Amino acid sequence: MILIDYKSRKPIYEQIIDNIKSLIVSGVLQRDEQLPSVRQLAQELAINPNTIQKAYAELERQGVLYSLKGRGSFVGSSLQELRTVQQKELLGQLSDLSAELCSLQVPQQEVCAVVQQVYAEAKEGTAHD
Amino acid sequence: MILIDYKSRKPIYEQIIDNIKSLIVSGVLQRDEQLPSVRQLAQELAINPNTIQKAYAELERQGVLYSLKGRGSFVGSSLQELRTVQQKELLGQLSDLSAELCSLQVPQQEVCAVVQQVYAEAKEGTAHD
DNA sequence: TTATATGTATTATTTCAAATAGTACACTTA
DNA sequence: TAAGTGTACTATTTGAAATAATACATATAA
Repeated sequence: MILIDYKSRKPIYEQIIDNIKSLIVSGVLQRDEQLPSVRQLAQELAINPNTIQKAYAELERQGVLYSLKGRGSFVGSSLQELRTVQQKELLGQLSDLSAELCSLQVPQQEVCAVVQQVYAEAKEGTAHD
Repeated sequence: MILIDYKSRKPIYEQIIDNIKSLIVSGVLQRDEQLPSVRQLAQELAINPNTIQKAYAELERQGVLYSLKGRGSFVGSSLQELRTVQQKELLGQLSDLSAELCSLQVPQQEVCAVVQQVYAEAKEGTAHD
């Protein structure tokens, strides 16, 4: 469900944040659904509970989940809400990347060709769902 | 010439690497041109010479520069060579980013629209050169 | 009520990469 | 010869991340 790459430059708690967001955006976790407890997830991933707590606290700060003392932690964002946020974030990254490609003299049509190919391959892969 | 962001998550020596590559790709530094010495650049940027040495060593490993003991360090890559390498790297990033955008259900046409806008703005900015 | 689970908070310690500090040596050039 | 190069080496410092160990308030099921 959640995979940690210990060799990554990205801190573990950030990987957990990204991972949980992905699960929500992909529909695996739904609004108000309960998340694994801090201690349980820590045991599953074999990492320190404080690291999970740090990830959950940040997710709560972002409104992606909410926590009830004694009860547990729950998804606080709908698929659509979070997807919109993520989309804007990625489009911002795309804008930066496009500017770099432009300054490196990569033709616009070549950029769009890459995009098109990725989308075509994705469509190919999901054709038989 | 070279700017360091001390708040960045990216290590200083990596920022130096990226910075020098940019200077080559933008034509500021030309093939076989001499780079600032390890000690000189360290003084300019007010950082430790060992950090510069680490950046230079990595750049030499990548073939971007070459060093002659007692002489100095020099640009080892042509603008075209390095530009080609950089282009491939960025196109790889674009591929990854497109896949994410696709999985987030962002329409392909919207992606290309962003690309187009960035290119249009760049053209606008360089129209009066 | 009791026991167990939950979130939350706190302090101390460890770990590790990055950066610094200092020195030394071989080479080139003016 | 003197000053400037690259290069190598060891030691130390720094700071974020992660771990370790408790503690406390709350909720829930037995």
